[in-house]
Amino acid sequence: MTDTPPDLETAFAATPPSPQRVPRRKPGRPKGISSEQTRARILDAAERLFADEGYEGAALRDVAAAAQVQLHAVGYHFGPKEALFDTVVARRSVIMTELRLAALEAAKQAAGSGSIPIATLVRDYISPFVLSAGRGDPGWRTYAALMGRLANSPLGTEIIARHYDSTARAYLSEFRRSLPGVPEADVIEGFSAMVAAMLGLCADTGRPARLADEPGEVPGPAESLDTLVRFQTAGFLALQEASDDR
Amino acid sequence: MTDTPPDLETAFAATPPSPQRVPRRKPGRPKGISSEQTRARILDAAERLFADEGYEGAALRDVAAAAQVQLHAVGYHFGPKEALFDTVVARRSVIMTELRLAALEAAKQAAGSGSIPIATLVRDYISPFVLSAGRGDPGWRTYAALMGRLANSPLGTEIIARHYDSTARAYLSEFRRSLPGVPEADVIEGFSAMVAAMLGLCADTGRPARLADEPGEVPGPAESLDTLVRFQTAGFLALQEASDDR
DNA sequence: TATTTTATTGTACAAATGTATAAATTAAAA
DNA sequence: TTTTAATTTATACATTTGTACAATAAAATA
Repeated sequence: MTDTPPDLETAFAATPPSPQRVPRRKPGRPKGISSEQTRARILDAAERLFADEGYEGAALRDVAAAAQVQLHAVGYHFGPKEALFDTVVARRSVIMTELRLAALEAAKQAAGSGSIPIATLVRDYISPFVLSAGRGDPGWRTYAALMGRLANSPLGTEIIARHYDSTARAYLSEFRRSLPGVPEADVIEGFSAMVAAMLGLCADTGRPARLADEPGEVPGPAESLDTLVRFQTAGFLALQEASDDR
Repeated sequence: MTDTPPDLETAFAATPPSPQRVPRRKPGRPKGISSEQTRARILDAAERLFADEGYEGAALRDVAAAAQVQLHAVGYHFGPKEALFDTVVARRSVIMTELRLAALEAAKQAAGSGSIPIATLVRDYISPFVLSAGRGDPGWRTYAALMGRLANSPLGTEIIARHYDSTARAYLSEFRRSLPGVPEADVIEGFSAMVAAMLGLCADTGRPARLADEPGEVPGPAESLDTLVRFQTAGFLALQEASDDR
């Protein structure tokens, strides 16, 4: 037993996190560079390393090196590691939240006194994330991978709660209005399934390609959006039908 | 910006991983205890800590302490940390695989020359995992949390591939037979969504309860199985309908 | 019974890590 | 212009961590 398969070693032999040399500079406040640029570079590097190595696995030294910054600059700008992590998540969560709430507001307007179609709710919640991760921007791709990684971890759940639960509740409230008679627990279960599928799609682990007979045919997240919306919408509607039959 | 919410601290102040005292014993091979018991205790403890703290976050010392074993016993029985991790995953994956393949074989027999109903495929793949995690056994509950955590991480994806992709391919093949005309990429996307929802449900992060108006009403994984099957089945069928309309 | 193997305990260590301190230099404010 | 605040370099340190080595005693084998 415990026979170690041949590719175990490669699985664990992760990226040697690029010990890039920090260019030698004079100490003291630099001439041109604004601190915002430095902060952004650090956040970008932290985002990447947290996504690749996890919270515990990412070393602040590697973050600093990847950001072309001295170690202490990280602590100076963001405080302890925990705060850096929280800031990384927060930076893009505010954008995501804004997009989602704006879409929800528009859908409410369009629906007037009626309820919003399920397909609209699904699409409005999912598409900001999927399109951000699916279009070229490597920052958003990394962020999506990080969020997927956070999804089922204890620490990640706390952070997600802090930054995303408010919006989730706003959507859930409309889902319930659009699914009259369906028990709250079922709506939440559907919502959770939808979020899990969204994160899994955008985490971009390469598993779909590995499972496919023709890996070249597997599209990226953005191209899969319509399929995802269709799938999840049908799931919600099936809950409605099941409750009608009772 | 970066205002630190009041509950950030509690989020990161994880469990001080129980530095239980290892009882003083004589060195040398112990009298009654079989090495299998020791191995099982170590695996149980590792399972718990990997699930709670992640691969990087779990320290072998804490594993040893939780297993009531000296540090070196861990390395002696399982080799380096990577191998321990792999063994933890492997131990229950063989059971899960057996259950799933047996169910698939039975479904094939029942279907004869026809194709297996989607609802059957969904249920047969999902239920061994959900029921194992949902029934009381704390070992399986922990394992489910660990697998959820692995799902979207680079390392986790490699390990899952090694232990679960073969079974996944067997099911995917039947899904495709039961969904004629649906592009392979769509079937895989649906399968991925189903797995993500299954893992999210069983990871048991407490998010559903936190999102609910009446947290007491949110059932456990086992009670949610039927809802999950209904939701995912409808999703697959919607892919079929969409391809028929074209 | 004599010898080898197995399964422990106990100690040690080099590498890595988060955090803190000191010094230097520029920008901004008074 | 003088003073204060901001941002960086450079170094240090106590912990933690994975792994290795040495010793011991029970079990298995010859």
